[in-house]
Amino acid sequence: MIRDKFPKSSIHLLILPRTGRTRLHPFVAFQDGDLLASTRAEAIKVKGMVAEELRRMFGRESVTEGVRRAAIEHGIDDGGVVPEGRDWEAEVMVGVHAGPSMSHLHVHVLSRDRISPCMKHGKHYNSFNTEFFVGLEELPLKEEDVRWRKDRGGGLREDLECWRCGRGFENRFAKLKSHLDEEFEEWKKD
Amino acid sequence: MIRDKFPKSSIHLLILPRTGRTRLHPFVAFQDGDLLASTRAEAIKVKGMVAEELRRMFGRESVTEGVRRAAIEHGIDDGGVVPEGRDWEAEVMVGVHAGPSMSHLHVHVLSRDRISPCMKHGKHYNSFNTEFFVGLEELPLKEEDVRWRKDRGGGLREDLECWRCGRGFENRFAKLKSHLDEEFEEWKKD
DNA sequence: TATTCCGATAGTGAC
DNA sequence: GTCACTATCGGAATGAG
Repeated sequence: MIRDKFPKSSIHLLILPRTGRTRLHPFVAFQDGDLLASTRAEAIKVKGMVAEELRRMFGRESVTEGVRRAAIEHGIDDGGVVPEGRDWEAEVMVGVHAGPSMSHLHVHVLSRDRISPCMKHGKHYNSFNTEFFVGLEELPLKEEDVRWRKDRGGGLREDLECWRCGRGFENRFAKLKSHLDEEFEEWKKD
Repeated sequence: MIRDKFPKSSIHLLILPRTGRTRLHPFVAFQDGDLLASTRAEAIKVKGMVAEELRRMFGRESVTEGVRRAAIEHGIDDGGVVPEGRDWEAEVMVGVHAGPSMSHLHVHVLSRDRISPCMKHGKHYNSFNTEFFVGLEELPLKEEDVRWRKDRGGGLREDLECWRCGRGFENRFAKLKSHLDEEFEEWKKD
């Protein structure tokens, strides 16, 4: 597991599965059930780490975390049940690109926020927010799945759409970018 | 006569004819024979001024001027004939645009060099180096002249071509620009 | 669908 | 094709082992 050198979210890691066949397309490589199983096991761990890191980074601003923290700090007795706090794992994505450029097989593990100075154009954004991004849990792809044919990157030119509120931005990346800054502030408060 | 606020050559003046009908397209305005005649008279004067200014600015670098200057300074007697020196008027263009943007009727008077920090893109260049530029001496246009229909600026997208050596630059304005710098040095030596 | 640099292209708003 | 500003789009070079 390494940090992505050009992160596209506030947390963005890569899992590099230990296998001799790292140059295969991920859809193909993960047809190997053993590799898929071991990578999923690793992904569960990494996802947990990322969730904890998100809690550490943003928990103080989260309303849901605040309820939990208040229960702990003030010893509020609600039948002995301490609220769960925010489900940070739900904010973490794990998956591969339909047309990865790097030669080495890799799985992305990243938060949903898309806040990073390296998120510089629409293709960056769409590569994690369209069908170009395929969750590890969706592999292996069925033979007839259309995403086998997405490796030419056509979908990366789709209109931009905010992952949180669904608002459309056509091709106006700069506008999306500043909108994401606003959404980020709200997202942290969830 | 005023200086063009955004000159596209090392000398670039505008003649603003005194007429009540300054909002007409120049092709139409100069169908008025009197206006055309008086503007041509003015243009002859301005062209002469520009030529003298070019001589002052660049004459010292001109080989042709050098021959004349040598004859004068050294009193070389060539049958009493002093060489003419360079024909700077031949380096001055006088004309209008087929699709002018300014509302006020104006005639451009400028040197051929196209050397100016205000010459910033291909349309600037082509507006003086394609059929989009119509010499004052070509007016009035005959009824069937195709340039009546050039006022939509289509020709401004033509491939760029060096006015001096004819070399083509497709749409690579930056390349043309640095080439013009080189041509400028040679042109001054003529 | 690696980044980065440069430059061409496109829309806007102002004057 | 007025300018100036911003941003989008497009090609070319890049470089580790």
